[in-house]
Amino acid sequence: MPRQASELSSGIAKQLKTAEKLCSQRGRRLTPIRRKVLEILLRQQRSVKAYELLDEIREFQPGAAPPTVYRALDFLIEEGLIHRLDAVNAWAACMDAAGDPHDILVICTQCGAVAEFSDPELHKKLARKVASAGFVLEHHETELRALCNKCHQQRHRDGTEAARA
Amino acid sequence: MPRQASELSSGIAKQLKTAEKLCSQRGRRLTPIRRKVLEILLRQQRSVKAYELLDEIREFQPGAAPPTVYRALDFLIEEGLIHRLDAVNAWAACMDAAGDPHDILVICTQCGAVAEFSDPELHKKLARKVASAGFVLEHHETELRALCNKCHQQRHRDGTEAARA
DNA sequence: CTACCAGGGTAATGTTATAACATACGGCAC
DNA sequence: GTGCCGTATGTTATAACATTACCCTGGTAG
Repeated sequence: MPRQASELSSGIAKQLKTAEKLCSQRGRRLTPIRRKVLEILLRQQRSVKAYELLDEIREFQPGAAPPTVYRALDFLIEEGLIHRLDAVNAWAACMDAAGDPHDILVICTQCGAVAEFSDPELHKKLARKVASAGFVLEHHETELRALCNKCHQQRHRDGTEAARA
Repeated sequence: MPRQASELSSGIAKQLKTAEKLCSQRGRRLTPIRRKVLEILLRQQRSVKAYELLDEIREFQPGAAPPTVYRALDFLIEEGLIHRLDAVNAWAACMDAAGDPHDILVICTQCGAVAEFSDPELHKKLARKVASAGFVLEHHETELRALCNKCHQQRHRDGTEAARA
């Protein structure tokens, strides 16, 4: 276990405990594979691609194949423990699985960082907009593609460098 | 040419003409392949998958391969003539390429129907939300996954039928 | 003329996701 | 304990979506 991460690790331990409690309350099993996938996502604190996850769980479970990962991800989605990010074809832990459901997710398309929000007011505005077009919003988080400040500054630097060159 | 579609077809003819004008103004060429891909998307009036497009243009250009389609799509995106819908991995014509840029797209995840909006007010609200998380919104349409009324009603029917069974 | 370059053909490969079938394992009725 | 059942996982193959790399052609600027 990384030594500098005591605070972080205990946070993850707590989140895993919460996840286990939520599952058992619902009569569902957080098996070792499912738990491991959730743990990786909690540790990364960003969105991760399915095949990256596959590489990581193979260190723990050498026989793992694509369905191993996808089945675990499907389970975790059903339990509301992770988000599936359609906008970037990736997956991220829900950092607050026991709290209110999130309705807006902001994703850095560069580094995968994710911010989660509950904003019923804004969500309602979006739903009305959708309704005005004769549609019904899916029960699904609204995903916003963005750049985190770090990646944004980096891109700006690269841009000015490119312009100078 | 379908006989019932005279009004529609003339609309498409007009849109193609506009597209050609926009391209030539910018010194870019709307080649036959690019034009055909745009025409298919204009006709469908919904989001279409890349390999569906590939099947369709093969009737017109039997040698077409995946890069044929993707190159045409990239060109049309650069010219603002179509939208790339990350939320469903598909592509749709912009029905108003000469007008204001759209900032919100609503997509039926069932049938692919698309509605396009310009709503600077709502867009600004989203941008502020994103900024409050320390992110910068990408210059990119915000995509909202939804069901059109038709698909929504159909799903509801299916649901009640399943419940009866 | 020739050197360039945009557009496109072709093959191979990378990436994401699922189908289909086989096996393991725990709980429970008997 | 034995047999059965349901859940979870293993295994193989493939579908579906997207990109890379390389080359060829025809038009045109110098």
